[in-house]
Amino acid sequence: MTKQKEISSAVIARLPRYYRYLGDLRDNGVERISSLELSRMMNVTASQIRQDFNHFGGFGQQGYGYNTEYLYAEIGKILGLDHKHNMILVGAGNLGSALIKYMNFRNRGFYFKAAFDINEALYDRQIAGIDVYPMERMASYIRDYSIDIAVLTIPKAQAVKVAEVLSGCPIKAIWNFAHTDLNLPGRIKVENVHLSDSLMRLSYEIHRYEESVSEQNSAAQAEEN
Amino acid sequence: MTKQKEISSAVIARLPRYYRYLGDLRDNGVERISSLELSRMMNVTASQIRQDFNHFGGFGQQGYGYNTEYLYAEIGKILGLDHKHNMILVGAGNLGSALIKYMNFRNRGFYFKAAFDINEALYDRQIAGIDVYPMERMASYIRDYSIDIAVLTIPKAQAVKVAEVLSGCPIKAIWNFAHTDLNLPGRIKVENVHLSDSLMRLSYEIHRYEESVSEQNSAAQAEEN
DNA sequence: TAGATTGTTAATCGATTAACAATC
DNA sequence: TAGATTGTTAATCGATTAACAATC
Repeated sequence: MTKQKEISSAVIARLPRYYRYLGDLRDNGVERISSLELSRMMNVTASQIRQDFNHFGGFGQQGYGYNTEYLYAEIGKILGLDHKHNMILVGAGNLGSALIKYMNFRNRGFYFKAAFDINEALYDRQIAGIDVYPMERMASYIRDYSIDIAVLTIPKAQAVKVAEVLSGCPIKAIWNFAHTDLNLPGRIKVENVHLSDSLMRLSYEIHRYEESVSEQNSAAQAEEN
Repeated sequence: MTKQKEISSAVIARLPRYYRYLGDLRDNGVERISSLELSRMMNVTASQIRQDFNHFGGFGQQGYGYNTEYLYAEIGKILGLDHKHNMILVGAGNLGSALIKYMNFRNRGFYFKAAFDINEALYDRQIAGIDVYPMERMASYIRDYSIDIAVLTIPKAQAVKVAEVLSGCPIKAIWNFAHTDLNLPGRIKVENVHLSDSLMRLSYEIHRYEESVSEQNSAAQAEEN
């Protein structure tokens, strides 16, 4: 009974960043790296790095450190990057089109196979070689072409309806750019990219900073009196 | 000495979601809401909701709950949404253009004032009414038009150089879509949107799920023998 | 007043950091 | 072997949840 010991999402969230740094190191011909060196580069503790990696079984060697190439490959496997993924775009607007044209996903094995939209004007066009079909064909397309991931770049009103259709499809995950929460059966994983939430967090930081500055100023002023 | 008691980023990260739910409630004419009702809608604990709000001083009333309109406005203020923000786009490619065309930011008071790119072909065009200028003009533009936020949608190689230029500009924050970490003086806040990191996390979830399913299957098979 | 629900303190849980024995 | 650095356990820190007195 190899009960999966449920790795915390905080750990998973850090993996892509490790992967990026290790890829860069490898590209620069660095063969080995210690948790201490990596910790300095990444601005985290060496302890955290070792703890994180040990969730998946040790990848290092005492007295040596980690082999860059090997560790890079292993983290890639943990992230499922040794598999190819078929994706569809749902909503062929500006953001969706930009995602299709962004070739870095393809380089990592994530392939857009088709796009779907309610706008008829798009059906005779292609986006970077990808055909655009009517929404009605989505469900059957998913079945016929074994699609893993649906990328939702549609307004929130439509997103809820589309999510309902997708609940009944043999899809594995939804990458959700619509500004709403989707509720789907547990077998369908959802990752949200809420751009306006991100912008609001930045806005908070801007004003929090200003507050602390003006506080310092008034404190300094009080000092003077 | 009103020492700012440094609110944890976990709390801040949740604020935009509260804001969204409260906006929806308000739009639906709901006047009041209790932490318990809201907790059920949002799938979090009522305790967390009350703790979160109390970091900023209580917004509710015993025996009544929270006034939807008021709480919505207060969270907006905490997030700095009562201020207007001037933004520039750095990198007028597909993703950048899509962001300019996405009008929801404007509705929240975030205005794109100009775009900058190294591609000369873009200088005589506009993107949704926004002019595109040569990169060299960026620094002076920031000064002249009191820009708050630079939105970076450029390849990682360029991003590091641009970040260096921006370190010397009176900018308050960077919204970074480039797939690299930027290091900047503390006065400039950075919020990263690493799309490929997000996609990798989704990929992890897909395969983690499949593993646990195949484990169940082999467990069931073992049972049969 | 009685009922409801907050604001807040205390208890629990989980994640991060520190420390060090194991071992290459 | 001696030195380095991991893997891992224990200590600390912080965040979440539970509980309940305050109060509308």
